[in-house]
Amino acid sequence: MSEEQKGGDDDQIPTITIPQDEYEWTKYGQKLIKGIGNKYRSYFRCKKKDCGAKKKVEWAPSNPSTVRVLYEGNHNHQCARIDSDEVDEDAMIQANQYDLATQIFGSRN
DNA sequence: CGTCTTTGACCGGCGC
DNA sequence: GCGCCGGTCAAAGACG
Repeated sequence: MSEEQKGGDDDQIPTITIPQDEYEWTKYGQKLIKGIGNKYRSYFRCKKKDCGAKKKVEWAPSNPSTVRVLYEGNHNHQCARIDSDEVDEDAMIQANQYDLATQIFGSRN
């Protein structure tokens, strides 16, 4: 029931909804990995130049709602807080662990 | 105009 | 030795 997921004739994978975090990411690749049950894996990299942090997102073609986010490396700068306030930095600052996100996020459409 | 995103192709490493 | 997979880069197109 999403604007993209129009129950029509295409069963392709539209722009999957990815849970945003406090950092900025740039998608630099997407591949279908069958080594893990035929899943889609997206590769994100920190926008910052001195930031060697990387992010990998994988989801099942049939379960675009179940997105597995893998954070790799650590940021060299402070969080790029995309929102305004909120967000417990104490618990979010740790960008070095894999997180299992299961929420829909209407990103850019 | 600038910026960002997407896709394809290429390469390296590893396994058998 | 060869094949396969994963991972990254580049370019083009589209949009604000």
